[in-house]
Amino acid sequence: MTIKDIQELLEAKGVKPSITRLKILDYLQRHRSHPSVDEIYRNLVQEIPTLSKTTVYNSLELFVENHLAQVLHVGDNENRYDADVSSHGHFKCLSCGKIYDFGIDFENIKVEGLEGFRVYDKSVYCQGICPHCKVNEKEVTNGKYGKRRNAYRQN
Amino acid sequence: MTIKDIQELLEAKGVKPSITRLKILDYLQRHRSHPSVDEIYRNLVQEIPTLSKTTVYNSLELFVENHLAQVLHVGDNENRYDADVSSHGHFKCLSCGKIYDFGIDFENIKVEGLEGFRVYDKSVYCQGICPHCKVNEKEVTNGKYGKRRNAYRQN
DNA sequence: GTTCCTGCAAAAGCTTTGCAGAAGA
DNA sequence: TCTTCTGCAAAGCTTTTGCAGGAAC
Repeated sequence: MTIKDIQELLEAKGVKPSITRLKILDYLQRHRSHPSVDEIYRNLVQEIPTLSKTTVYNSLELFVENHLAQVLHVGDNENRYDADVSSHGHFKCLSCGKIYDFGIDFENIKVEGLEGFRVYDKSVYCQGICPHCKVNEKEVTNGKYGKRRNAYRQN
Repeated sequence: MTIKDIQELLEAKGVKPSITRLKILDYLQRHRSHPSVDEIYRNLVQEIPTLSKTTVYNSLELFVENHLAQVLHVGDNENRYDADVSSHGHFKCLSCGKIYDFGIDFENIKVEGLEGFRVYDKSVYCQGICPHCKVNEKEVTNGKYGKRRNAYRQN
């Protein structure tokens, strides 16, 4: 996708294509690793020295509102952004932390108890171990588990 | 579920049933509104004046590790907890903010691209408008939308 | 006595807000 | 000029960490 395409995409969604927004959306399009605000900022500030995080926040919020991106809540207390707004699921590897996309047939998910609800969007999120980490497997190195509190051992 | 049941549940999962943990798990069992740490704290501190938020965090973490509760990331930059660890989906109403449970047939969700992955858990999350808010409908009052930035209007 | 639990205070980290200057039409 | 965009600094919140006193066994 060229810069010209990004510009047209922004305009098509009613978002003014400032250079900052162009660059942020371009970054999102090129880096499908579901970057955080901080990652986007750290990379783009090298090219746009006056960039501020506030602007990154503002732009991403605008993108989400206008369906140019979606926000993921993957439980690191940090939002992740994805320029792919089509329906797909996300998988987080508990070992390496990487987030993978996967295809999913949303239409055929059978749901019970949402009668009368207006559903705007559905998302599916999985956790586990990715094939790469399975190979090098020793143990889950994620510091989030077994950190401070120990389970009670009955005797 | 009586306190005695809660105690046995904790012991069965290898978690020492201290009075604090009992009360926190009891609260979670009784309030299926997916409370936040702060909500749990504010309610229980009235009964246990010396309670600290740290302890609430610690206990909930212990519960999650030992499958006594699950943590939800519903995008308020705040963790929510659910004592129902069975497979079910969550729906957030964008108008009132309430989170609803719904049934879902996880086994039959067709997924493509997770071959070779070890999947520990799947979750489904939807957003929209609940029946109650649909009735009183005017507009989505959620302050998160249209807050600070305006979309570009082409002329 | 040893281990585990609890909690205060402080730190850390992400996100939002206020306000003002800059840019664009 | 008027509106919109940008960004610094500060504030707001949730969560984590260090450390120590206390409870349990």
